[in-house]
Amino acid sequence: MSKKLTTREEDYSKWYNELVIKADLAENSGVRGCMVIKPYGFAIWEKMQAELDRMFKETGHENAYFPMFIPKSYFSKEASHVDGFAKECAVVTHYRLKNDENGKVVVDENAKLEEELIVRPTSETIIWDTYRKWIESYRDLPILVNQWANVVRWEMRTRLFLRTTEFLWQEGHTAHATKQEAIEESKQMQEVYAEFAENFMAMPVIKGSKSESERFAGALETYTIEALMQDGKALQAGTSHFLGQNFAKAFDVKFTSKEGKREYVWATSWGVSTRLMGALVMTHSDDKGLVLPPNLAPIQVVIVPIYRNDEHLDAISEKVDELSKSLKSNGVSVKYDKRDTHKPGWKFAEYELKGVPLRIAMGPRDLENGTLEIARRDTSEKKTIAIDETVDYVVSTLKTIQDDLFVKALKFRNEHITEVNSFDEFKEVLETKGGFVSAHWDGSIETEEKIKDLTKATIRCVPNNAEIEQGVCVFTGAKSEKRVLFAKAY
RNA sequence: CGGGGUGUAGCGUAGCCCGGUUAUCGCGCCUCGUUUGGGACGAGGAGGUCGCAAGUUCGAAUCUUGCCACCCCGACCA
Repeated sequence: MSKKLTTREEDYSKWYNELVIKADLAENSGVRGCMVIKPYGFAIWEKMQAELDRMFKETGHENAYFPMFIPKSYFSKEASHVDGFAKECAVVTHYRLKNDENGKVVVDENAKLEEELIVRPTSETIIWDTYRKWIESYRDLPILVNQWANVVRWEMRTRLFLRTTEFLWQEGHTAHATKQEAIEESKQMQEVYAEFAENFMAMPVIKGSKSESERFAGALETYTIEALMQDGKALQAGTSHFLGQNFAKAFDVKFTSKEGKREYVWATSWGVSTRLMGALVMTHSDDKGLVLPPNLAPIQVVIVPIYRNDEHLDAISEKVDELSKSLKSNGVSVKYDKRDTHKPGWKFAEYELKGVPLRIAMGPRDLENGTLEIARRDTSEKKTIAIDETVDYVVSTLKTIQDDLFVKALKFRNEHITEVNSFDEFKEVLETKGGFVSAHWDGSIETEEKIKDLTKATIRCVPNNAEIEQGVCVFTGAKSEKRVLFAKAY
């Protein structure tokens, strides 16, 4: 039983509050849409980082770090890129403050920068300016670099997790000698993201390509993974761009080929952000709070003692310490919560809110019987098992939960992909059922735009696995060979 | 930047139309006691520039004006 989510932030607060709070910077500054990630929330991000980082390295990438400040002039070099980001940039104009005659802190007008600095909304420009200096020969290629960083985009409207003014992400920027190699790299990273989403987040995604109007500013092709939230809205969960030679030309990055010719480098960029945490929450959580997949849960098993006096507690703790040790040696993260400031019932509710996959309770009754009670967060199923079976049970059940969460989300997702063949049907499905609508489209930006105006639905992607099928555009009746996926999106 | 709305304790709120004791209630917090297998109960207690400023008035959370901030809907976007 999962709660029907809406678009209103307050409806998410029950889940989000465990992970994140809105930064209260607004008092005088007008800064909005920043978030403080709490330790428990950040622990999830760290787990995501660790897995992604491992996958990046397995595919041959290395990490590096580039400056947060980008000189304004860099932005004028790639026209479509600046069009895409110019309206949402934070600009640094001064480098010093001073006290005025009233003792108030003000900007020192004498400390004005010659050239303004842009707080990176993404790092293509500064990275390509650097790559120019790194690349001379085909022997210097490919460059396969990733950066973990924060970026700032001054969006007109923000939404916690999904679109905050500042957010954490990783951005990969690669340089290649051939077009083919760059395309393969961007497709490969789409696969990496999809694998991560499905295997670790237990979140099914559709792999596809963006339509021209949804493409990244400066890209020739944008590969995306699209997920579906429980409220029937789609969420772009990760993107990988084939940038062609646009940035190489803009930043004059050339190499000498084997044949001795000077050629422009081929580029890709790809990224996922803290938005994934929002996706994780909105995919699995229910009325009782978060539901975290075991592979990303900071605490996989919580143990709650039930006791009337110190003797009980000592006896329980002795058993628990032993159990924790063997769980940990099997790679399970365990928390033993023996605080006496909260009652067991309170703790049960607390860890359900936090989405801990398994909860063990051990009380006097169990001490006598050599048992314990174990409860699954995702199904609420409770069982009494023998203490010496526990490690096996936990290890196998964590796997089961991980799989079950994926299967459940996949079922929901698949039930919310609806094929339609008329525009009436199209509107009807969007309004009543939500989810993805699979429909023929004539391939024109105008049609896409009109459909968006009429229904608020956008083309999420042209699925990679879309079959060739003769049909007519659901809106204009013009010929079409492929169905594309439309949805209302975040 | 357009259209709507809101601002009272850490959080959520009543009171405002129709000005009048010490600003209401719940959660949370502190103390003591009884409790502890699903968010305990009782008693006591702390906590407030009623968004800010000016005005009207004997008297303003309440009326007037100005300002500020935030939220929702739209345009923009990962």
